[in-house]
Amino acid sequence: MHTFGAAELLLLQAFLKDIEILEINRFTGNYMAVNYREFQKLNLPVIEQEMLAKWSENQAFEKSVSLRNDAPSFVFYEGPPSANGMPGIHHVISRTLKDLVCRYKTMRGFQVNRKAGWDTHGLPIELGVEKELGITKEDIGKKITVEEYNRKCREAVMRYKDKWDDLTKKMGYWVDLNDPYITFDNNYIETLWYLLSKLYEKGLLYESVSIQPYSPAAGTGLSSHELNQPGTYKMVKDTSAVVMFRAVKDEKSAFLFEAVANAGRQASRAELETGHSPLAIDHSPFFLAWTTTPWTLPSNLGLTVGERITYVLVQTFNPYTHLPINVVLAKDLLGKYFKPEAENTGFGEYKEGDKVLPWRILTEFKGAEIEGCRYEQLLPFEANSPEKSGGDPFRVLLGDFVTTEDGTGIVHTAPAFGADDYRVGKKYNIGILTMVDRQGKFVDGLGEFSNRYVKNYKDDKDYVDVNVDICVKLKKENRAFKIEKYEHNYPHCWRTDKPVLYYPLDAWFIKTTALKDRLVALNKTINWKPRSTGEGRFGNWLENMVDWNLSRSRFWGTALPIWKTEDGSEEKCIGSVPRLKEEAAKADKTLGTNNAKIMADLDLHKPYVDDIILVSESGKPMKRVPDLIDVWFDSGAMPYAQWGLDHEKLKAGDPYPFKQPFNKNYPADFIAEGVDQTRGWFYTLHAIAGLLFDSVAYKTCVSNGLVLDKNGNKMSKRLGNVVDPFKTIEQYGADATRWYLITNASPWENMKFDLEGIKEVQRKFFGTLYNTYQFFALYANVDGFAFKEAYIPLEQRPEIDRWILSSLNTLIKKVTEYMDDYEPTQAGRAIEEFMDEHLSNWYVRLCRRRFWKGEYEHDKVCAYQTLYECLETVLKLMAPISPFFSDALFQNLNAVTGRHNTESVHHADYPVSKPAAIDASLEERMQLAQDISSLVLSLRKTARQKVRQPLQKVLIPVLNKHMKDQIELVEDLIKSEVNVKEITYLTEDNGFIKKKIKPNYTVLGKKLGAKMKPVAAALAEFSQDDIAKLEKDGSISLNIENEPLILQTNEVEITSEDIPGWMVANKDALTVALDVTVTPELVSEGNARELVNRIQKIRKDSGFELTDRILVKVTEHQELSQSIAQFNNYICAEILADKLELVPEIPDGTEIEVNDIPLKVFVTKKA
RNA sequence: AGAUCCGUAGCUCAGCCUGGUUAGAGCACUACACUGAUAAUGUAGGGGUCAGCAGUUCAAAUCUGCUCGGGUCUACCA
Repeated sequence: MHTFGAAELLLLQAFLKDIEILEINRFTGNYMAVNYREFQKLNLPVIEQEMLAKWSENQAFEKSVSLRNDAPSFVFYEGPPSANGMPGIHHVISRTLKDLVCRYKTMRGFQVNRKAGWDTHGLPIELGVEKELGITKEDIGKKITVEEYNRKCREAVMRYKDKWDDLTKKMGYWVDLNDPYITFDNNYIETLWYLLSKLYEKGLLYESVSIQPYSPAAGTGLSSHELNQPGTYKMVKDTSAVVMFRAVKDEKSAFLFEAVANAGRQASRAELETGHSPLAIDHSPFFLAWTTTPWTLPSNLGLTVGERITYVLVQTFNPYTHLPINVVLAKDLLGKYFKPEAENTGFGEYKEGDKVLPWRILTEFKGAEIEGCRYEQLLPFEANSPEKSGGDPFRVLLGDFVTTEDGTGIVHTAPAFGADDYRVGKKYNIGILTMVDRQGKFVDGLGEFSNRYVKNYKDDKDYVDVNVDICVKLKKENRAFKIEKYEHNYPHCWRTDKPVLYYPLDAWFIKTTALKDRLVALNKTINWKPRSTGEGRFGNWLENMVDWNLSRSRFWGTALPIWKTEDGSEEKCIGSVPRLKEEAAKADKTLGTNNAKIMADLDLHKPYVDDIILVSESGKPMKRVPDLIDVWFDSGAMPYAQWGLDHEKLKAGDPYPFKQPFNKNYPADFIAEGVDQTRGWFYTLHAIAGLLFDSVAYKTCVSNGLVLDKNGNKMSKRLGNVVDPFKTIEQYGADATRWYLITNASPWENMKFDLEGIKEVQRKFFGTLYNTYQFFALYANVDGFAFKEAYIPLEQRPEIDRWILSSLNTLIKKVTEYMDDYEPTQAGRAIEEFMDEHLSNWYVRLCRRRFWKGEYEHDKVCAYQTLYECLETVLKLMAPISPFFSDALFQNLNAVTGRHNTESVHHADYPVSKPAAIDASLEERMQLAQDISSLVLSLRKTARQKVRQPLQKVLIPVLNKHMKDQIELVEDLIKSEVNVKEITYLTEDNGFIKKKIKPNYTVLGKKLGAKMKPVAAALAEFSQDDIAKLEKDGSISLNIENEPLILQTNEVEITSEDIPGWMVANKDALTVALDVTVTPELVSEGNARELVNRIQKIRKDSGFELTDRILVKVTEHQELSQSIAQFNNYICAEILADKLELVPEIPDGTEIEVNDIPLKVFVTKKA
């Protein structure tokens, strides 16, 4: 079947509409139309379909780039989405933002390359495949080979690519989908390897341990994503223990021992006699620490306290051994262990079996004061001797994670089994002890606990909880203060249902902290929108940066290119495919491996890369470390990897060995994504660029907020409040959707998405634009206006034309500034305001007659040229935000006039504001005219005088000459707009006006300060004479609180308030009074106008053409005959009548009413 | 737990940086008008303890602090 091209369509439409096509546009090669296309009704989706067809036929996007081949480039990076999920409406906002900036910069004369990209690795893809196949991670390598599994992943990755492409197209997002970068591509991965090898060479890539959730039953680490599965956190009852760590006496702890000794000296006789003295048996202070995992106690190496937390040393008894003891804990937590009424009592009487423990505070101090105190190891065995820890353990440390919500305010710290513990332990170098193996049981050399499982991982019926046994031992040894069952929420492995351990696992890190200061400094050069994201969220993140843990134990992702010998003594980091080939061949030669087979059809994924064996310098075989890397490295490396590695440059030692056009495309001028990417893509881009190239990756970063539903809830499938972007665009059009998303709120604010809002935009903005265009097209087609006449200089145009063009140029200036500042919301709102307030509701409304009255001569041409220029300019201004409708109308205009040498508005240059066209004074007086008109209309309303009834005069008090001059210049406009015969100006000297005075607070406030109030009161008392005197002399003297004070005129504001005896209205300093007296003369004229209106209606109802001449007969009526006779010429001119006759009787005329007078009219078209 | 953004009319948002005396606009609602742009437009009306509390100041929606509510991010989640 034949499909029509755009030009053909245009031709066809023209035929259908009986429009003749005359010539071919000398620029575009398209047929030029004689008439502007008129629409039947506004249907944005249909127009968008047409535009899409046209764009694709003319390769409009490609041309928008290639036309700027010699232009400077504006660099944009596309953040890669993952195509394994459906796109949502929130994607539309960030993509609109990206698109409009790129389109804008293109129109501003830059070349903007836009390479699309796909994020293809990562856990969501693995999980999707597992769900689809009904398998779990455990089955990989058993029920399914890694090879098959990864093939499935590769297939699944692009599952919704078609949908994404479709949305991209339909929403009008111009990005190059034909040549995207794909993160699973070998060339892409190779570049990642290169970057990793560079980090390795710089010593910024290292292996260490990290504490991760680990499932001993499944023998695997868990991601926090897995930990966030529903049902993993369960309430369980565990044996918790508050245990006692015995302080060692040294300089730091001396004050504690001293406090105990002091108490001993003051002990009562009873205490001494019962052996309950604080000095009895063991007088050492003990640190109390709480744990819900007693199995971690053999691995304890530190005690962490809060620097600013207040601690107390308390004398009391051990509830199990009943021995007198002295313990340290947080003051806030005393209530958990001691009863208030037992304080300072009963020490002498305490005996075994007493429920209530006597207690007294011996001293009080801050956590900071016990930093560095040493204590004895709680459970010393052969396996956990201090030397084995590799550090200097058993000290009191400071940590900011300590709270006084639970426990004792002193945290038992086992670096192996907690992320916080590990971090603080590392800071103080207390070493690490891992007394539990990967099966979840204690190691050898722990006495009676050796080889016992710390939880029941083997479903042993006879399992005895080792935690309980540890507690029993501690009780016996006077080292337990409180043992109880404690119910808490604890994570479980979602596969085995067994409790998770936090366990130290080997991992590879990027040493981002090494260059933290540089990264912080570079960040300060980035233009963040909004500023707070960069300074606050991102800045803080950089300040508190930790090293980047790259390792992931997964299957589908970028492999870490590091090979190690079995003993770990030698390793190699491979930075390119040629290097890998070289090394692989070497191994084949020396070790007799069969790498060649794998290399022949190389895939840099598992399992293939894992099968490659390399050879070390000393001739030992090396295997790849099994880790994959964090997918965020994939996307953060896109500035380089999107182009790939250039082997020639690499050989030549180029510091940027990437394929062209890398050099022209680094760093980015602009990126934009959701604010959730702050710690994601924004960070990884920044980190890689900073670490490897000492550069920013992007100069401007716009972060957009979330799209919520109309009630402010997050959109989720579960709630069923997800907005389908396809349906939205289909129903309301991409333009209206885009315009709504951009103008409703600043992009970085969360937006409540409401379809009603799109409807409003459609009606209000696009409807007005459409009406204005239709209005223009209607008359321009009648008059044959095609901008053939020379451009009429501004000074030869009427005031109102100069005004709208001045406003237009002011608008261009504003919009350009906003767009340059990445404030599209402000730009869009400014365009809306111009379109509505200025162009449609003032210029067009006031100028309507100019388009349909009179001959085609100077004034009419002025009107056409002016309106045309306004329309054309607005279309260009709005084109980046709503690309379809603007282009459609632009092309319709250009098809007739051929003013632009471009096929599309998107190939045109953005308008440039002409300062010479801007006349601030003119804009000011037109604002006055609008305000005055509005006030008069308001008065008419109150006086019940309709606008068609002419009135005699308006009074306007003028405060100064400037104001009078300004209003006089727009007097005619006001008079015709409000249908009033004359304007009279009242000046101060005719004493007609009542004036009002009030302080100019801004000026006076600074001068007077506290005296403001009495002065304001004094001014309120001013008489008209006082005000007059002040105005005449320029100053006046007051007596305020018995002190003289001189006021200048510039320190007060004087406005006219009232005109006694007149009907007045105010707005700011403007006051207007209306004479509402209706004389017989005025009534007569009003009648004539009313009659015109009725006959116009008849013309319209009869379906006459605009230009048809008519003949009119009207029945005689005594009250009206006078009017009709007097205004006969006027009436005929208005209604295009050749003749208006008064006749006694019309048998079959139309019945009408003119100001309540019934009449019959007979209208016929002149043959 | 920390960080950050937001809270103004029934709804969507201005105003806040740079404090100034009646806190605005659009939508919606009601009434009236206008009508050769008409699925448009004008005028009028009701509608607000500017989230709350405290402080600074002659003066606070605006500056400061705290609290409450909502969102997001981070704690190896893509």
